[in-house]
Amino acid sequence: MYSSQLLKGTYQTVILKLLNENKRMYGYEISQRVKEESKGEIQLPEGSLYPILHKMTEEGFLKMEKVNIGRRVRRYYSITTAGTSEAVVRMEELERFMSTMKLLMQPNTGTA
Amino acid sequence: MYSSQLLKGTYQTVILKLLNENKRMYGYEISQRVKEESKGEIQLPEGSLYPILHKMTEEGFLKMEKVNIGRRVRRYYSITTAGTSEAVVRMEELERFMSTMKLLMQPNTGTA
DNA sequence: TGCAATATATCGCTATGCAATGTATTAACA
DNA sequence: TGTTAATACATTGCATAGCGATATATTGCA
Repeated sequence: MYSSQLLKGTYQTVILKLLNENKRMYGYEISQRVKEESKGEIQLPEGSLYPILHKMTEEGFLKMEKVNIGRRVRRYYSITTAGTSEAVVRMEELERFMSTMKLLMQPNTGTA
Repeated sequence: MYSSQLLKGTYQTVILKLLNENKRMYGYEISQRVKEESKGEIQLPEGSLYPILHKMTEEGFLKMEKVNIGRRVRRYYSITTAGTSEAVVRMEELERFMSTMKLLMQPNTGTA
């Protein structure tokens, strides 16, 4: 796991990306997928995950529907039209950001 | 410029990296270098820069010396032994982080 | 029965960034 | 000479984001 400060601002992008590629997912499922796809490097804690899902739903990027699974109510999230646009913007921004950071991290002794 | 949330946690790494490669630099110089090397994409605001320099000096990663330039007192920062170790750790962490994010950002429809 | 996994939720604390604002020196230029 | 811009450092106070801790309930399995 990373010093966590690095993750800031990436969670929303990751979630939007996942929901952009999957019809619907529920919170726990998202956290498991992130863990899986990141090979255990990123574990989205509940204290972060659920507030983000609520917030992005409020903002209109996601929509939620309750589905009864046995006696349990599962909350499925899916992406909205606005969410799809946002996903694209965020992913592009993240790519650009990573290019810039790569540039900055290049060894550079005495070039100036 | 990026949504700023992405930058969180990277400033310290960037500063440590610069000071690891240069004997000494002063605040303004650092901000200009970051702007230059990032091709204008990252502009370290003073409100972020100076508090970070002070903090990292307190923590023992940097040391500061005042130098008189004409009537002006310039504050030069250089990296300590602890700072060099920290720089390595931080840079490695950033690299790992970027690999993981790259992995997560790969298109992935219906693989599962 | 009891434990682990599944599933969601919230409170309160911490870390970080940064706009705004202030001060002072130095250089350029009209 | 007066003014503007660049250089150089600093601090206050607000906003954002993450997340550990904690709580609750269901489900599956040994």
